[in-house]
Amino acid sequence: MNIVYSAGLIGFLHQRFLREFDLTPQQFNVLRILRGQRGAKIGVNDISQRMLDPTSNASRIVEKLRVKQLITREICANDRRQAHVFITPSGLGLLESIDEKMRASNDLFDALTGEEITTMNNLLDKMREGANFQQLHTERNLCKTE
Amino acid sequence: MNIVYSAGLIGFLHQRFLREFDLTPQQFNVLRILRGQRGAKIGVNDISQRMLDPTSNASRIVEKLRVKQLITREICANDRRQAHVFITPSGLGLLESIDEKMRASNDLFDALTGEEITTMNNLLDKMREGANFQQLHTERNLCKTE
DNA sequence: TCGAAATAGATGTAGCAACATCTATTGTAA
DNA sequence: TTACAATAGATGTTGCTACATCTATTTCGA
Repeated sequence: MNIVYSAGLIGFLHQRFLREFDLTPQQFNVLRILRGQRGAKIGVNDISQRMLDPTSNASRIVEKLRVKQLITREICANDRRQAHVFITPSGLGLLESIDEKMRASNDLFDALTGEEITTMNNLLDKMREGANFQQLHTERNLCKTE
Repeated sequence: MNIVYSAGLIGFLHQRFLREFDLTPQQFNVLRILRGQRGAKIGVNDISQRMLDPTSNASRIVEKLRVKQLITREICANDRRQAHVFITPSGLGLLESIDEKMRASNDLFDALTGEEITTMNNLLDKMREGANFQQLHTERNLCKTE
């Protein structure tokens, strides 16, 4: 249970942290996925499958970000079902300022030494890799943003 | 970011796991807080302050659990503002079957050795203790359920 | 005693997440 | 070609969360 509560705490702090930037964690996630594309085209479904919950609605998140002009969305000419999504300079700028604020204030990790953080990262990686993700309907690319 | 995404994954799996029991993570949290009381009386506000987001609405969660007959709720005779909340045998039974299912299937931790789990727990404790919780409006009892 | 402050909890509201379903377009085989 | 399946994404719906505000009761000081 310890890890579940810690996870809840981290998620809560993350959400509060992002509020200042008017982003939900999911919107932030999508923005980071798009930045990770480095200009390569990606469709809404591809985004969806890289998110935590692949059954969630990426298209509404994309629309929210588009209204904020953080991304653009272009109907693909070859296949008019598809829509390619790209991050805008404005979106990249927002991510950059978020990164900056994060570096300035990782409250949570001040308590840990660099070595401990490395250890934690390794354990988390091992845990995720070993986890049974059948229930997620996706085997790869989970949470990968770049 | 690794820990943020891991936290998201854990929260997601936790929520999916609890769905089978028709509980949200917050409802589960409240139930566990009540079990931890071992019969001692506790008010709605006390419950609220032990939850992750103390500004959240414990009273609605309590009401949901009451309708499911997992808890009872009595207006305090001495101070009619207060309502004391207790877990019912039915609620205890539900928690017990959840515990059982959890023991049977900790998918996430199968990948880690016992020693690694201990290490992770220690690191998480250290992290939480050192974290800056001013923003949480509460200093103690965070996430403590028993 | 009486009225303001404090306290306990309930409720109003907005937005988001999760799930299912729907439409539009494309692929494919008879 | 023409149905039918498959795919990409949009939308309907429900419930929960987060935040603010509201009511009821009690406390406390003038």
